Amino acid sequence: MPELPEVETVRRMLEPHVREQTITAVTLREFAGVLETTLPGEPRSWLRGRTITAAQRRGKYLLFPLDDGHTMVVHLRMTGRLLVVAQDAAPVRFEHLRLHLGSHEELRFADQRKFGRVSIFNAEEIARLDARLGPEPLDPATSATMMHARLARHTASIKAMLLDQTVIAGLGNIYVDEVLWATCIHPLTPANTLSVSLIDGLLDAARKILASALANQGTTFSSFENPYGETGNNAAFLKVYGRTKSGGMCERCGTPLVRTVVAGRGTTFCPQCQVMPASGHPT
DNA sequence: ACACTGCCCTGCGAGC
DNA sequence: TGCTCGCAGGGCAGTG
Repeated sequence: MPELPEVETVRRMLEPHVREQTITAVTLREFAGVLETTLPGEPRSWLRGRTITAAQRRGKYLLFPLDDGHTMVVHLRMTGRLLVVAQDAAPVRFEHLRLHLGSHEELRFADQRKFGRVSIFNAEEIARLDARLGPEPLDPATSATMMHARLARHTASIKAMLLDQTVIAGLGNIYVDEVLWATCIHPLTPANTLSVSLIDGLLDAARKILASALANQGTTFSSFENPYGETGNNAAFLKVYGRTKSGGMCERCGTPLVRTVVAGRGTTFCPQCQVMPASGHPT
């Protein structure tokens, strides 16, 4: 499941291959519906002949601004992959889209589960997306005070709120569980009962966990691959996610980890050290 | 406005 | 051994 560290890993590796490259041809393969736009006409026509000017990231979205003011937006969802390969390399499995570049390399989008999308947005749609998404956890301007204010009107669980991309952008199921374990916060804690200092600790833990995962080039749990088809190295460092199957124990207290469902997602936590804050009242 | 559920999709592992 | 079934989850539509 590509989350912020995985998407940023893809962006960094892709950037030197796509920046200032002209898309000379566009080929749709297994699932043509992968490429979509609200712009009129054939979606491919908005890419053909355009030059990619940069590779950016916002939350879990990859943004490739084009020289005509539009932006190619890629979301990998669960199993999407963006690959850089030599021209005319053998097709990869579940390959849906090929962009032929002036460099004679190809940018390919593959996705086993067809959840991922490649969209062409105009400037207004990009502005709307940016406005809808919450702040970036790694942006120094994102503060505990700001997050406290955002969470103040939400009675839903802190886990649901951290997964909500309009609250904070870039966290997914793996890193939310890791952050909550690191800060000893129970995933079902109502978001509006967390004090500023607890949220400060939460933000701090999120930054450390995301930065460390990024240094390890992301977590490969099932299918994540970088643009060169390599897996990430961060899975070995996870403290809770995916660790119940092997009878995982909490590294802090030795208690067996518990698996439940919170916010409709598989959730792993330590029942001993992840507790609701004692204060228990909205602040 | 907010909270919550179900849907999309398919490889894989559990269970019989 | 071979089959079926249910799980995995990001984002969004629909409901209350």
